[in-house]
Amino acid sequence: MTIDKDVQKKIAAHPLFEGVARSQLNWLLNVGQAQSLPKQAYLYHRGDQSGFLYVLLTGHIKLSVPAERGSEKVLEFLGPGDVFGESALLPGTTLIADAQALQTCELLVIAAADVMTVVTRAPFLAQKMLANLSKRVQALFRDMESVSLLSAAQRVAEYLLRQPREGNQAHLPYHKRAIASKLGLQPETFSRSLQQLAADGLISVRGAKVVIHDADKLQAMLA
Amino acid sequence: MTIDKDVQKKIAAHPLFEGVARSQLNWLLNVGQAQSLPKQAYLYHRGDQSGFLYVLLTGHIKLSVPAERGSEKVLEFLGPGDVFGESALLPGTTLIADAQALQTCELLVIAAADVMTVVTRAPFLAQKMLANLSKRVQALFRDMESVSLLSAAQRVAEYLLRQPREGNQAHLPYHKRAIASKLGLQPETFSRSLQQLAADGLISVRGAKVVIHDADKLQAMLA
DNA sequence: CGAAGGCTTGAGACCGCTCAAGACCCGTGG
DNA sequence: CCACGGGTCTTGAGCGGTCTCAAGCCTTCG
Repeated sequence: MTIDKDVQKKIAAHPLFEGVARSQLNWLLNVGQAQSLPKQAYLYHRGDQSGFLYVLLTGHIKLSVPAERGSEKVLEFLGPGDVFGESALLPGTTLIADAQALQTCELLVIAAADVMTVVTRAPFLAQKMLANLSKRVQALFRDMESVSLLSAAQRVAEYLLRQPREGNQAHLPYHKRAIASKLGLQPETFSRSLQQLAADGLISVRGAKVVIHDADKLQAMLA
Repeated sequence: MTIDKDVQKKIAAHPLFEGVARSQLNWLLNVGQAQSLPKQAYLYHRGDQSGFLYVLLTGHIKLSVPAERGSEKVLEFLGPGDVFGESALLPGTTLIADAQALQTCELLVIAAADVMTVVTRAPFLAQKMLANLSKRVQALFRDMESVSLLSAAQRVAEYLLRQPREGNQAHLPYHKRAIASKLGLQPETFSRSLQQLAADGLISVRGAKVVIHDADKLQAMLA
């Protein structure tokens, strides 16, 4: 199994592999496979046995678990550079979540059996993986903390403050329903919290555009 | 900085390093340091800059964040073999939780600057670290799922089913207050949930001893 | 025996959830 | 260009599970 020439180039040019020796990179391209995933498609489902470790090169992916009545709980949004499918590293376990592409995605796929080899032959990638998994643990810690300690409005405020802003305007990157779920809220509660913050003069909402009028007060809400 | 002879032996004999070549092990013992942590002591605090990665050899550690009124939110209980202090791998970040020893603990300490070297020289450990971090991500996923989707009694039932049993008796390994916090509950609610399960005839509680009368019905509660 | 800490029990309040309906947004096709 | 339709989001009303506050109990340890 080899990878298309142009896809190889795309991978080699990827920021994730900046400063990596060409020899290591070439070797990695032989071991790994590239995979493209169209918008809305599922990469895997909860309960599958994967056997593969994934590195997300482009696009965004949503990890979630099904809940009652066709609903779902969003566990994590993944972006470029994130490493996932970690069950592959744990013998005897199955995947714990669904992985769905939010946009068209490019992935690097590594067979579980090759992971040990990758660690020895491409330690740079091993270290990136360690750093990335650490980042994810930290993010999950933050989430647990928010869900347990903050009110609905506080969680929304915290989320808004974490979004990238152009000027004082932020853009909600996913459906409100999905963001609400990630924050551990019902869509109705998320909506009401946004209205609340708007009524207090801290923000203005129009669709997915949110204008942050007073970031300091938003921040102060979290105390 | 070297390590006591007997501590070296203890580390070498540790299950975590089973099947590791003596040369790698010796090298590791030069890079890493052993640290002992008495019961109740804090290894670090939220906000500290650590610069160290820790491998827990013996004992249990509690990761938590302070909450209002001298209370705290327990994020994770760690046991032997767990790797933590992961902020060390992420430049520019500080530790996100407090780490407190629940019993006397033995740790292997690795300076962040040496991690890359460890990955190249002791890939076995790098792989264990990857696997362990993956396990932690999975555990956090499960926790998020429970907190978001399950009622208080369901969370307690799930927790009880996960505890090791001798016969049909389980033992709550930490203070009920701490377990409650880990489950995202107030101590009062945890207590009431246990009473509820007892009233339904599924368990009996006496102090930290819990007898599971009907594991199947407990399991069925989670649907 | 007394004190301290952890746990339990009770009563009441509140936040977020549920259910239901209506409004908005946007792509599609006439 | 406009009307339509599906999906998404908002708004309203009422309910209920969990939290809060407060007191009492039990165990442990000095």
